[in-house]
Amino acid sequence: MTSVGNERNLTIRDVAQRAGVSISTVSRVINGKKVRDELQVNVQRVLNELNFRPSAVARSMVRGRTQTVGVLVEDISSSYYAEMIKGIERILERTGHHPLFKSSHWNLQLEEEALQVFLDHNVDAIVVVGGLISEARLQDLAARMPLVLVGRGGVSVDAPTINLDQRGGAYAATRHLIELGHRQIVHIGGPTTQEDAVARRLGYLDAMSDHGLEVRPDWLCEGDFLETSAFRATMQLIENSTPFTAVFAANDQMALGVTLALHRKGLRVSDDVSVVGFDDLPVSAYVVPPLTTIRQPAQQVGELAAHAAVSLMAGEPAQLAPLELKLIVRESTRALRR
Amino acid sequence: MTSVGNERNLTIRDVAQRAGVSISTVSRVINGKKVRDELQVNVQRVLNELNFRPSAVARSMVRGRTQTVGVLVEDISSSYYAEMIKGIERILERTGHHPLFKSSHWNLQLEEEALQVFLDHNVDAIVVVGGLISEARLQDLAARMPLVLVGRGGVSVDAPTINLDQRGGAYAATRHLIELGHRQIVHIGGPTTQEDAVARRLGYLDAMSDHGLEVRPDWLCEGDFLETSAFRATMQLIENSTPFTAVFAANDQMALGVTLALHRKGLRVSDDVSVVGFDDLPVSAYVVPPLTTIRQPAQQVGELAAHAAVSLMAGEPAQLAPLELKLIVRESTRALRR
DNA sequence: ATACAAACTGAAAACGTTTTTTGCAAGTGG
DNA sequence: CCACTTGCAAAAAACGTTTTCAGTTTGTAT
Repeated sequence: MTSVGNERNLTIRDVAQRAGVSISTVSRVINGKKVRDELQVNVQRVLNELNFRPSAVARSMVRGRTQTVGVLVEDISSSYYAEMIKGIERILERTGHHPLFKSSHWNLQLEEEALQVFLDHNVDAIVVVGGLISEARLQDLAARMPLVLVGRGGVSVDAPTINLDQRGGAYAATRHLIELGHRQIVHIGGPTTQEDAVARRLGYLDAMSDHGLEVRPDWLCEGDFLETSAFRATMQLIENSTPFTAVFAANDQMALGVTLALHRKGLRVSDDVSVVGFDDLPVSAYVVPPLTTIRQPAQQVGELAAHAAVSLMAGEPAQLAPLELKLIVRESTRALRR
Repeated sequence: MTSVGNERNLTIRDVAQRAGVSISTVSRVINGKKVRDELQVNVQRVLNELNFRPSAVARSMVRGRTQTVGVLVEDISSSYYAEMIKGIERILERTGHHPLFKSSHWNLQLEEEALQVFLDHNVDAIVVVGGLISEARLQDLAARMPLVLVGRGGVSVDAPTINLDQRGGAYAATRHLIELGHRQIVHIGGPTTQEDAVARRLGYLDAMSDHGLEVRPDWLCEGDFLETSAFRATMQLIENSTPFTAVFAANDQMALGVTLALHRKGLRVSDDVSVVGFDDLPVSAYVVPPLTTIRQPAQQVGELAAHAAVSLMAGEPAQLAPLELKLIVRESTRALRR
């Protein structure tokens, strides 16, 4: 039985000795460069026997590249980012790169530290998803190494940027409700510090005003993208007897909060109040009733970002296929009964 | 305005030159070792001016340690693992270690490759969560470096292992239903290749037999831990007119699938059929009706695993506080009306 | 056979640190 | 005043590779 893995920190030198050649030759065999056939097979045999694997660290040292890509997101464990990460994993796996994930938890300092870690570890490229890092800092970074930006709509940084039309998506969500006959539509938004959240609110306002609908101030609520905040906001709304027949929540998690609040107050989703979310989390198709929402192709975003990073690392320009948001109509919305 | 980050691949040598000292002295200052005060401040000044940060790669090379921990899970983007990862992140962040996450997607070969990557990159410790890797291989690994196992109930490997009593949890879930008066209880299990899935099924069977209840063969369904499989199974059950008043699903995702199927068939959860899940995902408290489930303290598991890894790296024995599963009663279960 | 190119191998340098060793100056005890 | 520590900084070795450079062998054409 051959034990798997390098026995105990073998080096290329051990291999060389055992094969009776120089370390250069071993290196060449490992890297598939031309070597006399006889030596080639001999060294290869020893390589297999010892189950030798060259140290990635030493390699990185001399090559100046590490085959790693730093990926900075707000929160690895949040469904939306998790989906994106899946896409990134899938692509990088193929190209032999290794993603290094860090969460910044909506905290600028943590974000900066994570970037520093990436730099210290000499990653070959960085993918920044959202976040609070300043434009100047990003520009600085982009000038020095491959950088891909995701969901940073406004910035004018010299780096490939992947953006989805959040405002348009929100517009479509709101219009859907309007077309169903709703006039009294509440919007529960995300934190105004987040770009996406404000874009979605703008989309909501656009749609309302385009259709000649007045927006009552108390229809504009601010949440934090988590269920509880939307739950509370909705409870308030009902307790204040604010009139509304539909809710557009800025993400699916908050839409769930809304749904639960309605349930608690004895109202039924879609029969009494229509609800639209945003994101299309994997779970959204399975809640009761299945949630009408705007699908963000999170995995594809991740794949696209990874592809862009790979291109950049290869010295090629990144080409970005445009990605679309799409309204997914399920059962949480229905025509207003009158 | 000082630009952030190393200008362009500065080395310790540049610092030394600019400060008029040897590189050894710079190294000592960086590492906080004793140096004449005058030099210390001088070097420190240059260090700040240049915004110098030593190369982690070079450091790893010579120190033989990388400050990284390999973490192998089935699927980063699956809620349960994502929660665990959050716990791991939190702890390792404090100790200055960096987690390197890999997903194996329930595939032995990918799993082996991920381990190989960890080894190649010379991680200081490895955390293996679940998975199919053979016991022998794990033992091999444990002998060579700090290894922490999570959710590998059966193995007798010389490494700290964190396990939750899956069988007991399933027993509690089932007993809860029985105590509510249910007699006809369906179990939708996970894939039998997974340890946790079989343990949960055993717990269900234990509880049934302990209470003198016969289990009809068609009450034992096998799913794949995803919503759809449970949805299909439940639809089948109803279409076959299999009698049941309650369902114990082996995880929350499948419980959602069950719920949706019931909804589709015009049955209402808790009024007509009680449903219990397993995991207590963040979302489970917010679905309608909120799901009764067995809480797995995923974040705590992650924290515990990380702590264990840190101890091991420090050469100390890991101490494992036992973690408990807990029945969380919400609104998806209620006493059988008769 | 001889000169020269081609093909390949081994020695050595390099990557950027930390750590060990060496060297020097100042301090201390007799 | 000498021998001997002590304290500290510089020089050098080491980490495990890849790559450059020089040297050796082999082959080929004259």
